[in-house]
Amino acid sequence: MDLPPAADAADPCAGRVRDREATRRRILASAYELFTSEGYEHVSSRRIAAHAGVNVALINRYFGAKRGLLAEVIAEDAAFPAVFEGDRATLPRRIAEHVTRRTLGEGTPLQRALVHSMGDPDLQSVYQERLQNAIIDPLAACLEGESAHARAALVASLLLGVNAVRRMGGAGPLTAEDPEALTARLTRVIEACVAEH
Amino acid sequence: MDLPPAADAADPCAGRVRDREATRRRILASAYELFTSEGYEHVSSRRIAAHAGVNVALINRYFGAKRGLLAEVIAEDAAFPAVFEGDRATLPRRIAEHVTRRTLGEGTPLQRALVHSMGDPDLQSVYQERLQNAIIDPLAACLEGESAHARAALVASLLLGVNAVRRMGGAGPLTAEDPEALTARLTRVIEACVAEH
DNA sequence: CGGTATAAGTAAACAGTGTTGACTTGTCAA
DNA sequence: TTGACAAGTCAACACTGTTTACTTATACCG
Repeated sequence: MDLPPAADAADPCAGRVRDREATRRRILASAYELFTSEGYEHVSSRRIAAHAGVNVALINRYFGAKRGLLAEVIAEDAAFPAVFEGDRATLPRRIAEHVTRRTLGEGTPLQRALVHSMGDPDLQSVYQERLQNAIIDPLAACLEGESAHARAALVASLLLGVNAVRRMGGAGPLTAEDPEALTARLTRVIEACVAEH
Repeated sequence: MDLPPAADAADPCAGRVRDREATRRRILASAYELFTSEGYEHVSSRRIAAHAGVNVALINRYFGAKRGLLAEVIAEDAAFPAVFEGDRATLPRRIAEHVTRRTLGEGTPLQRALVHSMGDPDLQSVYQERLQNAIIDPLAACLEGESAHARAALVASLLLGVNAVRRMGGAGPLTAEDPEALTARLTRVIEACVAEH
């Protein structure tokens, strides 16, 4: 667990050239790897720096603070899967399948990181923006009628909640059910979330 | 914000009698007040001790660790409101009203603390137990048919998610909607969660 | 080519955290 | 009155994120 640096991209040649962008990327890559595998608040700045083979102070130089590093890691991640694109009629079903896959499987590394450190007030703005851009806004764009954003936010809540419950270890009941039955139920729940009337 | 101790129950008489239980309660009361108003990880052990007019080391003596203190605070809190008791037919509506009240209002102090520090792996077991005992189990007891626990867990996810989204600042869209419309929609969503077929 | 401005990188310190072990001191029973 | 044992204290430990002043390498320009 605490093997020395082991830096992934640390070229053996001790004398590295000074390359701002390369260093930035190195830090970012290490942060991604560590945040997603162990969670934001259980990975220290110094560990990220060591893993990247870089001085601690550079994290703050390049990213302002540790929080900024997470923000960038999140921003780098691809947008929410393209479940929103496609036929409106089957949208709830597609989202439900996505959730089931996530609930039963591992989820993307980033989602793990998100739930790991959800609730940290420092990160509130980071997550808020991400939630809006990656889920609520694109989903609302798919919906017609009034209060599309409210309906989309409801779906986002469900996604987040299921993820959180799973992460908190309360997923036993959820995973116990037959996957297909769970998907079917989720589809109806999501339909209720986005229904127009 | 950082007035000195101000200890609520700190009797002026300097020489306090040594009373294990009283000291424990004092710590617990301070922890409750601070955790619920500022969140678990933003209140330090030393601050709790100072607020209680007590030595820091006593926290660990009496509660093992800071985490144990939170566990006790949570356990002390009354069970989830009695929304689960009553007519099965109106259960979804009652839950929905409860959520709306919470979403628009402040929520109980404890709920604030819960979301504040949700996701902290240290606290996983604490929250998991609480989730099971306070929401999933009692709700499942109200439901008939198969996989009652899975259906209850789904409702719990929704509750948690809505709370989390609100706490993350993404509640704008949710609160924008007419409260009554939101409650009605939530009722239908929860009905879909707990539906038997 | 040599010198220098500027940026990249470094080291050490700061104030804070949770936690621990050895210590003192009050209280109550013999 | 005197022990014993619990309650309470203190100072230290190993960490955390962050900042400051510093050194050093690079690239440009005369």
